[in-house]
Amino acid sequence: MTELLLLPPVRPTQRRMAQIVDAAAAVFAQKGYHGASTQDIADQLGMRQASLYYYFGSKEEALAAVCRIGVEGYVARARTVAASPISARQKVSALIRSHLSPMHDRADYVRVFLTQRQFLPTTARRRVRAAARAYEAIVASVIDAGVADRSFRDDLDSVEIAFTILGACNAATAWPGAVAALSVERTITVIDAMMLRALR
Amino acid sequence: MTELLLLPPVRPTQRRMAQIVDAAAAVFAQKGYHGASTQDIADQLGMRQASLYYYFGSKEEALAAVCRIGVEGYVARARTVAASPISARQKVSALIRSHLSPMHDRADYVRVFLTQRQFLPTTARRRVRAAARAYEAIVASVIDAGVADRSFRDDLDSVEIAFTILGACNAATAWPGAVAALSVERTITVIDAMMLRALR
DNA sequence: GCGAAATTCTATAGAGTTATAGAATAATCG
DNA sequence: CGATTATTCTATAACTCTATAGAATTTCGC
Repeated sequence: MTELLLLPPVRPTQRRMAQIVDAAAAVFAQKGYHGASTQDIADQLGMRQASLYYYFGSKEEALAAVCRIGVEGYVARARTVAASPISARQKVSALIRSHLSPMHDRADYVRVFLTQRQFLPTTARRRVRAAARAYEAIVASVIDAGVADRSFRDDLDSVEIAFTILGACNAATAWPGAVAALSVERTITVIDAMMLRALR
Repeated sequence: MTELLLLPPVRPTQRRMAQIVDAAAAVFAQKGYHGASTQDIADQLGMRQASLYYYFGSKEEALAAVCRIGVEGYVARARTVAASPISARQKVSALIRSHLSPMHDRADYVRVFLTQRQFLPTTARRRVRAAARAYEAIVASVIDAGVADRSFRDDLDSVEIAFTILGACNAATAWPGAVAALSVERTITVIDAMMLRALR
């Protein structure tokens, strides 16, 4: 237990804020942004609807907070993988794992990001789109490198390949029971096995 | 032009109904079911919001109509493919094509079905889920047959393979510019090439 | 324990939404 | 043409939703 004392202190406000965002993520994931009311989020927390506005200036801000957490780390992890001294094949495996791992502990956040980000206010949406493009470009560049060194087939466009791999991963986030601890690992295994062979 | 006279007559009412459903599909695809108002649909048609209720008893009915068109034919086509006297490999190709072809002329309907069917009223939702299960089972059975005759690898679960293939296809329906006539054919080519190799 | 700050509450304004009722207009058919 | 039917319109009831204002309560440092 003592090692917990070494962690940076989490202030009560932050903890409560995290609970609020967590409830928003769960409700948005379940009902969609427009299908969910602030009342629904409050119900989940056992608090009054208006009290949420102590934490957020608007419902859109809550969506932005959920999406931020849902997407955070993806580009950075992809960059790290792309820059690491491993084979193209291993990079694709690492990218698939890095893409699906957050489903372990942030399934609702990821799902909301994937399906509701279109409802973000304009500037946030633009930022998110830019990040998505950068992310896709990193994956495509890994494919390109694999094509260049003859690890991968060269008869398909690398961007389309990247889209197909990421699409398969994203679709898997909606599989029934995809959250269950073992399922995520299993999903990674299946997609990895299929995509590596598809690239040959 | 004379051959048009041989087509079954489309009554004006049916034609207008089709326009209404078309507008609903476009608006639901763009804004999501809950994000779209009946006013949005009416605007698209240049008519008054209340006039829509001459065609539908409720907004949910309009969603049901869109989803019905979005999903219609899938199970039947899959059954036909599965029963046809071709190799398992060719069946997978045919299934991918049959799955993505409707994007040519019914992109909005398909997208609404894929992303908004969760908002259908209970009974319609149940029916749809049953159809989806049947559809997945058909695809999985084709995979199984291919495994049995050694066309396909046997180290992965056929249901998970089916999910991955269908997931990649469904994700492709959201690709930017996926509607453009040539893009659908191109998408089919890419996914077909990758999945057939993934199954080896 | 006490005062200040943090948090939640009650109450409600104001806007938007679905759906209904019945009138008005347009199309169709003998 | 005139009557019947089909279609759209105006007007509005009833409801839900977001967000604000300010009071009440809880928490916390001292």
